[in-house]
Amino acid sequence: METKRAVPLFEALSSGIRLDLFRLLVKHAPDGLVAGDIAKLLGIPASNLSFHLKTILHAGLITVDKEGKFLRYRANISLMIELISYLTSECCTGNPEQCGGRRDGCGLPSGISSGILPDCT
Amino acid sequence: METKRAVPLFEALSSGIRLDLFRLLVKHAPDGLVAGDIAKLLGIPASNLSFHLKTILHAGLITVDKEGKFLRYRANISLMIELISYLTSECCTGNPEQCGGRRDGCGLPSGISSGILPDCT
DNA sequence: GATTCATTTCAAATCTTGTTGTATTGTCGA
DNA sequence: TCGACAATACAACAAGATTTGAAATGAATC
Repeated sequence: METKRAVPLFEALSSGIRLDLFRLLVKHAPDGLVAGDIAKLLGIPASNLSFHLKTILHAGLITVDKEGKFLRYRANISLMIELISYLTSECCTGNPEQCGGRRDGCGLPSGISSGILPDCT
Repeated sequence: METKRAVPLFEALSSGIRLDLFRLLVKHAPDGLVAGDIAKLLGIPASNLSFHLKTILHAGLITVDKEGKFLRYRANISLMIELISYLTSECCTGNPEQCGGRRDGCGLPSGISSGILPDCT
């Protein structure tokens, strides 16, 4: 992933409401949730939710499918995994010895065995 | 890591300049860089850099040390690793089967062997 | 086709962020 | 102490984000 691509993802996650929203959709994967249910669960007005849904959707972190008069939203977990990979490589590339002094894959997460990241072994 | 703690980190990373800044400091770990050098490398005015340094410093993603009349900044790699762990667990907790259909640690990153995440094996 | 319901769109108000130039603070060397 | 330099602080402005309620859109039910 390119840095230019990562910035809008961080923007999308840089609001408490949107982070809760994404986590909620991860929790409800793979079925997802319709907008009305999300609004109820987050306790915010529908129009405000719509604003945040549009923001995070535009970033690509969620997907939407029409179901009659409902709109069903789902977390784009693959993209999140790409983002995590980006962060991981940006943390270690060129500086394996600086990965927290760990030799077990930048210590990410605990229990990771050696050989996880090419630059970190 | 708590969600409340993660939000300011995403805020800190949600600007192209600050993401470049953090990556620059990772690249120059563990020596870090002084403010003037960062400003030159990023090609932005000192006062603007100071604004972004304050933002990302307040989030905790970098540290600062006084060296005479210089201020030396370093990336807080441990915190980044915590953030990555948070993202990883938030992506998978309770829904191992949704981790991109992978059984090799949410496919993060390529080469990860099984047993990485408790919820993903 | 009229009504109901889910959702978005819109406009307005407010708040926050980002940028720039200038001024200030603090440190070093002569 | 003085001048030069590193860096931040401040003020002002521009630009963008967030929130809300009301109105509009579109689909299901009767």
